[in-house]
Amino acid sequence: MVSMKEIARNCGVSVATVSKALSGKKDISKATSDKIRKVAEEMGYMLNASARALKTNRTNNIGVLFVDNMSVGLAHEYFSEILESFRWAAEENGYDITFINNHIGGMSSTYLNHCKYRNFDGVVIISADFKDPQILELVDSDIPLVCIDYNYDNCSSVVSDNTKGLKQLVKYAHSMGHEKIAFIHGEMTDVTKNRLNGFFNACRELDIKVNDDYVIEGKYHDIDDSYVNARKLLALEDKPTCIIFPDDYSLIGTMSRFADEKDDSLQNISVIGYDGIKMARFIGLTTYQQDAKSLGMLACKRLVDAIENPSGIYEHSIVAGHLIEGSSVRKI
Amino acid sequence: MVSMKEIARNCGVSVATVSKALSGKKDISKATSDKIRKVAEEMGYMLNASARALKTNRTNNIGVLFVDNMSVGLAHEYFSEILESFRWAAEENGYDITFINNHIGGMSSTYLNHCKYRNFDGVVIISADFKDPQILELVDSDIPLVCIDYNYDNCSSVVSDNTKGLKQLVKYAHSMGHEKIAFIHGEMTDVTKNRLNGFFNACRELDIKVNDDYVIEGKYHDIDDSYVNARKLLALEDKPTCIIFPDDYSLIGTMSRFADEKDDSLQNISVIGYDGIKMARFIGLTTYQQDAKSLGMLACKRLVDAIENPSGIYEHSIVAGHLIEGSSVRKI
DNA sequence: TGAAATTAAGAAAACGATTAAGTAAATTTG
DNA sequence: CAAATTTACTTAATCGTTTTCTTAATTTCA
Repeated sequence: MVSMKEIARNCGVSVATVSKALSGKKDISKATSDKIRKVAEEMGYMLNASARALKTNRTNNIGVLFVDNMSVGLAHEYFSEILESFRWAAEENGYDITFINNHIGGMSSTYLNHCKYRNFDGVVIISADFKDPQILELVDSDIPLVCIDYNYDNCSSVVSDNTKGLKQLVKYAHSMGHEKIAFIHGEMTDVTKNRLNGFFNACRELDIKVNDDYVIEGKYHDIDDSYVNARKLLALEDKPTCIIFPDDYSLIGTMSRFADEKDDSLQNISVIGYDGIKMARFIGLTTYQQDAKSLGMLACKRLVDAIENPSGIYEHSIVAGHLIEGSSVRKI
Repeated sequence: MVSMKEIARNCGVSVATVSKALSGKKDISKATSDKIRKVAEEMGYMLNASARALKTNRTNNIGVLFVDNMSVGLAHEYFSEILESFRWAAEENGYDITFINNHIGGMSSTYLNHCKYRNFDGVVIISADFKDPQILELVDSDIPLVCIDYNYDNCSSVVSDNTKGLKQLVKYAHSMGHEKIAFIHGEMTDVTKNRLNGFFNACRELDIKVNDDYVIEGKYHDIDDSYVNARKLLALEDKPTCIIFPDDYSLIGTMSRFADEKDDSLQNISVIGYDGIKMARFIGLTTYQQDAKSLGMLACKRLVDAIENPSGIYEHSIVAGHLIEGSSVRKI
């Protein structure tokens, strides 16, 4: 690899001069600078990130903690869209992104150690188990950090407006004449709590009395689970006329399972998903589309800000989505 | 950040001794080594990757070039699954992965320069435009490299068995009584050429005479395009009885478009997808599932091998998938 | 017992960059 | 025209490791 030393030799100047010329410092004459740049180009020179990082203590690298509790990983449309837009924004801002894991050199370690090892300028946490002690340790460290869809007190966060989402869905269902609205919600996370808030708020506002049996704790992105819960709801004496599922994926999976069984009982009532994945549009599902793109971009903005202008101020941003009206909710 | 220097001071030994102790060299007494490890642990010490990389010229970091011509990026199920399994395998082998782009510090650059800058130990190319000059430049460099779904002479590759895929699909359609089989294939890439080979081979073997109008060049992952081409086929005087689409995604999109138009002409013939995405299973599509997981893992294996035991030998591996029999092909 | 071999540690250079401080020459200023 | 300032460099230290040589102490064995 050609280094500044060789360029310096080649140009008859010192390494310091080369460094300054290439990084555009002003105390170098135009002529020398041009010469150095030309020679560097000719020799195929490229800055060495490790050396620079060692000296400046800045890596221009952001660590991405992307853990999938449901082992779907990048195949999860919502999260992969967030990641994609984050990656794009990071690139624009001059940062690369590297996945964080808890292995170092093939040996088991911790997320925090991995971050120290790579010396990330900042970290973004997407789709993780926010109760994981290793994650708490990371959040408690002094690395600039942004969380997506989870609020901690000591870092910025960007979350999707789940309260509004459920509120709008319930209001929409109500506008279509539904009063018996069931909600299969996911595991009791922050996200879920907000959705429940939205659900109950909307019901209160609309004077819908909520049947206890209609609110069931299920799981996100788990077809088996959603299927079982849908069955439970359909077995009730006083069946709901509309069911809100944890997400589009589990809803579509459940629908297909019913179809396999040639059972049209689910088809005969109204269903609503969540996320707004592409397939939901294809099959005309009514759902709430989260603005994954904005979430990723805003998260990056916050993180870069925290890195470059540390202020100790944490911002918690809420990003609204929008309802997609399909044909899965009928007028009654 | 606590460094070896501080540990050395704390233990009353030299930095060299600390380095040797922590990296498990044998010329350190058990007692000293234990002491050093204990103190390092207590002080929250973690190795600095940049410093080590600078000295050893190894980063334990793999660059991933993941470009999406169709701007779906990580949301493309097939590629994101490959990436996910690659990432997992890399982690197991002690490598991190960082996305390659052609920006450095926010300024436009080239893929190769980015790799030099980050000094990746190796590079994997997934889902890229393999004719892109910047990619050719990268492939021609002396960085250990593996390509997925594309063969170059000067690097190893791991490709999905597209020939077999199409062969099996045609044979299956034939076994269901179809003779008029159309094939909307994607852009003329290596992948497509292999699929065409498989298609024509199977037709020859089965004595199916291929109607020229039945083989149409379309685009991957492009619903508009597939829709238009499906329309073309259905408008033929001598319509095909079965259409093989470029991929599941574009097929499902096309189906939904027909459904929107309340047009059942596509439903009345047989259709086949490609990829084996989850949604295809849900809706009972007949398709060919590529073994994305194996592709990713094998690619990682090849790359790690090329990095750690450079032999100058390039391997081209072909990974078979399997047919998923849904209900979208009828017996006639 | 004493020379050779082994063990355990340290000293120092190096990797490739950045940057504060210094210096000599050129230029400006009053 | 001498003093002050500016320009254009260079020197040298440093970031945190790794690694090659040394050296001193200890062990081995003839």
